[in-house]
Amino acid sequence: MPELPEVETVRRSLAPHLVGRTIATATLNRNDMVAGERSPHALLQGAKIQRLDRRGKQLAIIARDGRVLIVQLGMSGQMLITKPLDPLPTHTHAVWTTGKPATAILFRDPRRFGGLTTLATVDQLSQVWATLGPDGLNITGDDLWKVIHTSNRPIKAALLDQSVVAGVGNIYTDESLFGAGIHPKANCARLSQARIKRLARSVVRVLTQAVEARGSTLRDYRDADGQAGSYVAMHRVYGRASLPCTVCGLPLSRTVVAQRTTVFCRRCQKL
DNA sequence: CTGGATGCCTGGGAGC
DNA sequence: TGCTCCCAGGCATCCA
Repeated sequence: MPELPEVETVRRSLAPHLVGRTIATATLNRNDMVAGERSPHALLQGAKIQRLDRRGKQLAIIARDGRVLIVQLGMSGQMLITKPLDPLPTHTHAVWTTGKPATAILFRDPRRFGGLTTLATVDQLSQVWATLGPDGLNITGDDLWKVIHTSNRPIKAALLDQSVVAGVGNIYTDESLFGAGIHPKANCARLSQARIKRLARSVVRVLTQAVEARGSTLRDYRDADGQAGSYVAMHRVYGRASLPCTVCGLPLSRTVVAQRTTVFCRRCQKL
């Protein structure tokens, strides 16, 4: 579900409900959704929230005293604002409440590919995020070239690797490669530095526009206020197999790269 | 070390 | 209506 634009939209929609507020209660319905300490305290009970940060697809809720909760939405995860007495939707794994105005924040994730990680210090967050590549909104051609120009993987596999670029998933990989005119199976090491620079610019452009559109809602994705994103209407390849290419009119091709469904234009994205 | 394949989960849609 | 099969936005882990 959520790639960088969706997680950024969740961050922005969640922040007004949390920043500056104190968590009154933190309750966990499933232990196996949490890595690290699982006490209410570790889950931010009693904490005053200072800010919400994001790196790639990871969202961090950071308390004044340094406690951190990392939220990963996986494929079907949601952070939802409700009222404390509203019935809980199915697959709600954790609930936080704040007072004035009384608010409940839910973490639900039907497929359970997502999860929460508790950390005691912001320093630990830096260590976790040091394993990720540069955030997709800031990736530069030099960054990208440095880490992939010796790799023998198909370029799509490299873009999906969170240690190369943080935040790009299956939708935005295909959209970025189309924007740069690069075939998803192109071998990294055979791409010129100029084409890799062009690809980095395409990644930034696609992600920026998708954030402006509040992300792509294929089916489940909603921001914290339950609002859908509208970027699907701007997809040029993802979900458009066999429909005409928006540039040349040729029916778009479907293939599999890195075990993921891949859509591209075989005329605009030559090997 | 690298890169490829597998498995974890639920739910929706297609086809019969 | 109901069954089976296939597919889905991610990622850790295992293997060659």
